Order: sequence, then C-alpha cells, then structure tokens
Amino acid sequence: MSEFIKPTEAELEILHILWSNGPSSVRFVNEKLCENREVGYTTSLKMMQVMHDKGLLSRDDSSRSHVYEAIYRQEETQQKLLNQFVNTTFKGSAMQLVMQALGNHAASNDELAEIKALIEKMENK
Amino acid sequence: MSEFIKPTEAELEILHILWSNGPSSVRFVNEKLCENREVGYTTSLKMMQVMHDKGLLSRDDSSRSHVYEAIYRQEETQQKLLNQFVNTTFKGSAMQLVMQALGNHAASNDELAEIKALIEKMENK
DNA sequence: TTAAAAGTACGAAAATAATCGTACATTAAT
DNA sequence: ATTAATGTACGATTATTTTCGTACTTTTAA
Repeated sequence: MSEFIKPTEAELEILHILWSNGPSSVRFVNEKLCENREVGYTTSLKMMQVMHDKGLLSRDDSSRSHVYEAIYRQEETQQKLLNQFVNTTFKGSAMQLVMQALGNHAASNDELAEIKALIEKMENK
Repeated sequence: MSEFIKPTEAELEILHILWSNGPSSVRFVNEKLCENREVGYTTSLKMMQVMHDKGLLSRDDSSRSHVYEAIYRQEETQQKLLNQFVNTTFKGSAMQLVMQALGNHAASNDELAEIKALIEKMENK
C-alpha cells in the first residue's frame, strides 16, 4: 500500500510547472514561479530538494545543474487530492460537490454536452 | 470587500459539527471530535476561541458554558473552498474537476438524473 | 461548607510549512 | 589566472497550525 504524500500548496505550484513543461532545472522553475510572485532562488531550490526527499520528484544530477521531474502523473495526483477534498469539505458527497461546481461556474454547451455523454455512459452500466 | 478567512482542516471538522448540530458548547463539540480521534478538551476549547477571534464563530457567553455557532453558512463556505481548490489543483478548470469527480465516484441513477436536469436548465439560458 | 467537577483564559510547546542566508564548488569570461 | 556568474548543500529563521498544561473561577454534591 504505497502511501499518498499530499503535496502542500506551494509544492503544487511547482508540480504544475513540471507537469506543463516536463523535466526542468531549478532555475527554470524559479523563473516560472517569479512570474506570479517574488520567490528567492534558494527557496525554490530547497523546496524541490524537500520534494525530492519526500518522493514527489525524481532528480537527474548527472550534470551540474540538476534536472527534476514529477514522479506522479497530474491526473493521478489531482484524483487523490480531489478525494481528500471531497471527504474533508463535502463529507464524502461527490455529488454535492459536482452540483455546486456546475452551478457556479459558467460552462459552454460543448462542455455540458460532454458531461451529458459521460452520464449516459454511466447510466448504461 | 469582506475577506474570506480560509478555515484550516481541523477548523473545518469543527464547522461540520456546528453546521450539523447548531449552536453548541465546547464540551459537545469535543465529544463529537473524540468519536474519531483523541482530542484534549482544552485543545477543542482553544481551537474554538481562535476561530472566534478569526471571525469564524460567534459566541454566546451569557451562561457559564459558552455556546458557539458558525457565522458563515455551510454552502457559502464550501463554495469558497471549492473555488480555491479548483484554482490551485485544477488550475481553474471546473469542468475538468467535474469530469474527474463524476468518473471516479459511483452515482445512483437518481443522482445522475438530478445532474442532467441541472444541465438542461443551464442549456436553456 | 468544603471538596470535586466542570468551566474559561492563556502562554507555550510541538509539528509542519515556507523562506532565506551563508558557505562552498564549478564553470565561464576577462 | 583571476574574477564573476551560476550552481548545490544545508542550517536557521519565521510563520502557521495544532496541541496541551497550568492557573483560576464557578457550580454542584456530599
């Protein structure tokens, strides 16, 4: 039973950068982070070192500038965070969450059709 | 612009108890918490005092045993937490969240029908 | 009427998360 | 060859969250 290591909010920001851009150096990640807010270089470095220790990132240190990569896929991580969120905030009622999410975010007809298709598929099994 | 005070996970547990049971004493909340895990009485007390300071709970201290109550309604709080969660974990894509939530939690036909009804209503406007 | 029980107040410790400074090593440019 | 630039390592600090001990007060029951 491999234990799910819940990334913190700051760690999640780094994961998003790695998921979008693939394996990256600390320098690159730090620059991306700085597009939103001031982050010291060594802060990003330490952060990623901690994430490596936690088993969230793998590291290629064959060249001087180490290259980090997310170990777990985006969908997998989001799924687990979603489960936790449903449990803590919605007491396990995923349907309640879906209704609220649907009701409060504008959706295009295409998107709605997509959801309807998914529902049909679920009904037929 | 009233600022949203994000309750922590432990605070959320207390909020759920107050939402379900209405205004309650520290003793009552502590006993509910202890149904899941060991929590010292003064821990619950301090927690609720902090939440009162933060503006999450109101307090009636007219009798010796103070009675606390959630200031914000459950739906309102869940909505705001959901928005934050969508932004941090799903980069703002509520549809992606809905699809994942639907795809990974079993739903009864009644529930699916309910969602379909909501979608129809959204399409017609 | 006094001792136990039940309550609040509040400082502080423990745990976790986030930030950064400083030391030191390697590479690149002058 | 020196110096500036760029990199890692890592201890320490700050902030936040969670937990609890101790002091003190009020109520209740023996």
